[in-house]
Amino acid sequence: MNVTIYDVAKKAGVGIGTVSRVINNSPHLSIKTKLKVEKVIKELKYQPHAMAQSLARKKTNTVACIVPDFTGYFFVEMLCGIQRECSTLGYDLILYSVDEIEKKEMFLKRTLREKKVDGVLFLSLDISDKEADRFIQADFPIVLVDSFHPKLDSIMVENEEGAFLATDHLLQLGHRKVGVITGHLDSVPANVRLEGYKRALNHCKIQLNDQYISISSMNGDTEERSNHGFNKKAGYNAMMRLLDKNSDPPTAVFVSSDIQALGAINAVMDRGLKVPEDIAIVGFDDIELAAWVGLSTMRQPMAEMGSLAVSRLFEKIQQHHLPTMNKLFTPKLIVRESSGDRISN
Amino acid sequence: MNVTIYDVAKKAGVGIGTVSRVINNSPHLSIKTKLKVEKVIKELKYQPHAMAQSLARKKTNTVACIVPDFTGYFFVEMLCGIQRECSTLGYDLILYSVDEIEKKEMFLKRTLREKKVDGVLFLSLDISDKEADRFIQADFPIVLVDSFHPKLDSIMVENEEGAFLATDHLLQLGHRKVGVITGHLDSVPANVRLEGYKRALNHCKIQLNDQYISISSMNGDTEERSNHGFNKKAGYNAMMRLLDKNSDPPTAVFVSSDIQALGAINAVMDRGLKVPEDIAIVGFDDIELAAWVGLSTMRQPMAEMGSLAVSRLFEKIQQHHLPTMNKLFTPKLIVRESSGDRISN
DNA sequence: ATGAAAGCGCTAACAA
DNA sequence: TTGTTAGCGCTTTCAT
Repeated sequence: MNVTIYDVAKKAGVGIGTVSRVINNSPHLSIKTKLKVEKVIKELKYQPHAMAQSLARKKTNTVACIVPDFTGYFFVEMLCGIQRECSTLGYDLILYSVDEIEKKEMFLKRTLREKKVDGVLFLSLDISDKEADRFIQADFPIVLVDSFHPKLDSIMVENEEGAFLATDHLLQLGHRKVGVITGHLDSVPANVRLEGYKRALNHCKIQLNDQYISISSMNGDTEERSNHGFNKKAGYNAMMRLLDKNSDPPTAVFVSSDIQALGAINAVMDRGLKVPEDIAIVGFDDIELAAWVGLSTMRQPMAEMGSLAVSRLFEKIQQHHLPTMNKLFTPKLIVRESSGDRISN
Repeated sequence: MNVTIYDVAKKAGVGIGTVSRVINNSPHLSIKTKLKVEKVIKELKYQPHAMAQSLARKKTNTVACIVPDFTGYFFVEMLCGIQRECSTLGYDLILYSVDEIEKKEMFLKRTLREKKVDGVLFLSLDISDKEADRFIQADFPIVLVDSFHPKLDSIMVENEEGAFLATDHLLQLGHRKVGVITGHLDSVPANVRLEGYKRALNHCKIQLNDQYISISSMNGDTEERSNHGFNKKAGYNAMMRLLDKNSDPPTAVFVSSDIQALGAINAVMDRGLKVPEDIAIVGFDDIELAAWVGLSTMRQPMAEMGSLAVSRLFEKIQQHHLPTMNKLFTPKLIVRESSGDRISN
């Protein structure tokens, strides 16, 4: 079969322990044998068997990243940061995509017990107390990104403040009829961004109008329900509802994710209206597409969040029992065409 | 520590062999013991240790996917198909991103010998004869996507024909001064697409003009050189050269990837010109962004190619020594605004 | 049908 | 400094 540590040991005339020490850069080695063994390793093109190493070391050098439906550009950009950091830290990255919510728990359970990875990154997925406790009890490294649990490490943006700033931007432009589109309220960010919207209106002493609040439907098809309603189709339909069910529709809408905003823009155009003249729009995330379509939005440093998540996970793998950390990034308003620079009516 | 097969065996009052048989659905088992063991497994929340299984079975249930710089939307869409198919086949997906070309060989070598995965997907990366031979000799499953090697399985689109059709589309619109932008010529697709362009001109009896051929510079910075010049910056600069170095610049350009086309469009705009009025553009790939910016392009069924690659890899893992397969998809012309529906000058 | 035992290829503790 | 050996947790003969 394949060349093993025994082959190397035999050919080099040493014990397998010595070969192992060479592989692992053990300090206590005579330079002479070290060189000798290294030579044989080269000759035989020996490479340690990863699985055998993992089993013996109880360490896999691999981390898992669980994402909901990784079609989303939001995740792609985050994955860039994650991938890069994994690479520099010498970790392999296993990607799990959870299309059906039911699978989420299954993934978590497997990850936890199967011992295939040293740690888990959990993107934009809510974790129940029960699940969180399992990780804590097992002392298994996990860090949440764009999600939160009091007992676990997490990295996110200030969603409430971001939503506030986005809405406020619209208000500052003179809009008084400002609507909001957000994802399913069982998603923390969707919820919190809605709160930010409300606070902004409040701050300007504008009466809240329920008709101007459009939440992604949970009754749509699989596509529309995917990703807590943070998808194009949900955005489209949410905007349609805003437009059709109001005799006096909003002149501006804060959409709580860029991807929904793209759908919303399509809806506006399909109704023969214009962005920003008829409806001004501000999104959230600043995915790459946003720049292309001129979407004003709140920028999240996605790649940075991703790489921070990995390095934090790395720390936790190295030394367990760190105090739980909750890192918050502040989103930044990026003004483009979609919000308009003045109010038109 | 964790609950092992021994714990289950002891509690169930059977041998570990029996537990193993239960786990693996062995046929020769009395229904009675099977039930008994399964009950204990549930009680103890036992889950087989993935690494130990891999080691014993000589099978990891994991495949690797090596991509060049996975920032690209092209890869993202392909990865969607790959991820989905892996999921249905029960495989885990390890993602390697090769930012520096030198790393490519290292990855291949490691993958091959480390035995961490059962097979490899190789996206848009050329493989040398030497490397290919290694895989063949080791009888290690590999399939290339958007790349080709005579001795290995591969999945790609008809690049030459696609480029021909794209260029021909421009020609049909009446353009006579048609340029081309392509990636580094050491990349097979870049090369072949250039050939398609030439054939189209030939077919219309149009004299080839070297000034109208703009190949991504290999002297740029890291970003511009990344991904064989199939990136935005390279496209931008290539278009700039076309515009600035010709006293009589082309009125239409076939850009051999959408991502370059986006850069090219930016360049056109930065020169105060318009697409398609001044310069008509057709891209290649049909990444999601293309629809948003109204880019005419040749559609590659990326997700489909990805999922086919995985299922083929799966076949090869199951039964080795299959005859090498080379699947070709035909790209399809998608007409949007960027090509213009008539010539303006 | 089932238990015992020999690996799978490596690491790490223990001797020497 | 180095060799030996006992695991790591499982699969898979080989008996029974």
